Amino acid sequence: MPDSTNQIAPTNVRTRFAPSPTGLMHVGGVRTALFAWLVARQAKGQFILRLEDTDKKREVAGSAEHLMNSLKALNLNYDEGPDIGGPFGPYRQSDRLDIYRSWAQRLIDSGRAYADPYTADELQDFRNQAKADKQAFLYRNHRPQNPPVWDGTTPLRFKSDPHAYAWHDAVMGSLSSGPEVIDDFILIKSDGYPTYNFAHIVDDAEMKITHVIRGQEFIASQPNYLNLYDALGLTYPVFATMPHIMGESGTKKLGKRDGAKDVLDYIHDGYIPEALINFIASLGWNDGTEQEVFTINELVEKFSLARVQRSGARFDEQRLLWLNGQQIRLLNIDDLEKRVANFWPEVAKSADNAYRRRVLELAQDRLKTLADLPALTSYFFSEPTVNRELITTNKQLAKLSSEEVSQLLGATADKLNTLADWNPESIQQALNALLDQTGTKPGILFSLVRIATTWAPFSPQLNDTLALLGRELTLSRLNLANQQSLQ
RNA sequence: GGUCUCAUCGUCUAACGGUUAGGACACCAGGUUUUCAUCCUGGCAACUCGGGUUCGAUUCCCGAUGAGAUCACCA
Repeated sequence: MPDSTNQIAPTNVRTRFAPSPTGLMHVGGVRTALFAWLVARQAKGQFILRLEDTDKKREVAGSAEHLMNSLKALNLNYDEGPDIGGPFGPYRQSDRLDIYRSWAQRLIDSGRAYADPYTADELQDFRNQAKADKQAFLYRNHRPQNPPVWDGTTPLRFKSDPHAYAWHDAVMGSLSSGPEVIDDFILIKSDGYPTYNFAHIVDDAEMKITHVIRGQEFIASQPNYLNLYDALGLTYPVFATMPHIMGESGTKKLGKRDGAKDVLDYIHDGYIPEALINFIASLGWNDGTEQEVFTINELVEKFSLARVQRSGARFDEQRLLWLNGQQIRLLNIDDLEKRVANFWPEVAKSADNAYRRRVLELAQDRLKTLADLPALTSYFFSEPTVNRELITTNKQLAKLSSEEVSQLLGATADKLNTLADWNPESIQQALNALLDQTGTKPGILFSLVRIATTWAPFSPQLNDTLALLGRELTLSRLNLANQQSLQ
């Protein structure tokens, strides 16, 4: 059994992401792109984007742009691609028809390709017959004796040379198959466009791709590809097969039908690229340590195809949310400030920059997504709506009578009013003193003060919040809450 | 149905013949003389089953079961 001994150790690593523009980019596609990108960046090689738009019927307008925007939004920058060109272009398969034609001609000349003489109906009859005989359908069993000269109006088929293959896959390990899976597949369709099966091999060779990283759906076709590599006298690239990412139900390959959001949706919802990438990378990969949170650079440094999981993994949105919070906390404040530009609540847009920045510093620890910003900060910029349910449904505060609430708020206002300095330390001291003075538990007093000054379900540390809010606003809100508590 | 692949807590995973089977998310309970969705501590929770090989199997082999992929003029 031939092994993949003609597989070479690549010197200049070149990987590609080769999607077909037939829909939105979702996490499954992102992972394939990410891993190819990581392999290229780790080896200081090139990452190439190639659009496989050979099926004009299924093509969706705008999806090529969406694909490119998604990669850019995730900072998976490519070195060569349809919009930026490169030394091996064009990078759109529909612009490369002449190239496929000339490679096809080589196969015709060497007797390894022939015109398909059958009609669709005839072909269907062969299939039906095979099914009736309980046998797998193989086109090569019907290979015509004297095929007509190929004139480009009928499909061009590969004349296969079936035999068993064993090959190595960087993720899956040793793989093998028998000759029965190898068949005379179509190289060029009757519309003149090449099939994926043909075009990707031609392009990978022309573009000097060293690592073919793709989804599990291609593993069954791999022996056919090997047969074509052999017929073309090509050396094999490194193959790496990624298992699928499953939807939440865990039973199906993740797709649009599972309500899978595309990447740009996640970005719009306040997820940051670092989190998305960390999450997707760790969905089926780990470095063998107990590290969970990785920076992009750490990923580039530590990634290895050999450690990619061989079985499919489910998409767990809660883990992504957690990771997003972790990654947000890792950002320095200048960086965070740029990223939240479009997430500020309306009332914050006209606020003083320095003040807004200090609000952001406080909020950073609590953000799980950037979209949480308004809920977490709007009371810094405008008077919050009083919502007494926050008090009456609070399990600590519910026990207090309205008189007690009023007394506590009044005492707090009086105490804070006497402060000479208005800063987090002095405020904390004052509040602590107030605990002794009123004989109140921290959980009650601080909850009450927090709610009365923010009317938000959650907020940053109390003393920091009040310090930033300022004496005037703090006191006016305490007084307002006090009045309302007695109504 | 044929072919290929996979199989550890609910989920993502570590382990590469000997471990109280580790970590993380989620969940639960405490803590941080300051609330909370941050942070800290603790708890719950897994080797699909049956045969081998071995002094010893989650780990190696075989089988069963389950799951996924694929059998297009789609990629």
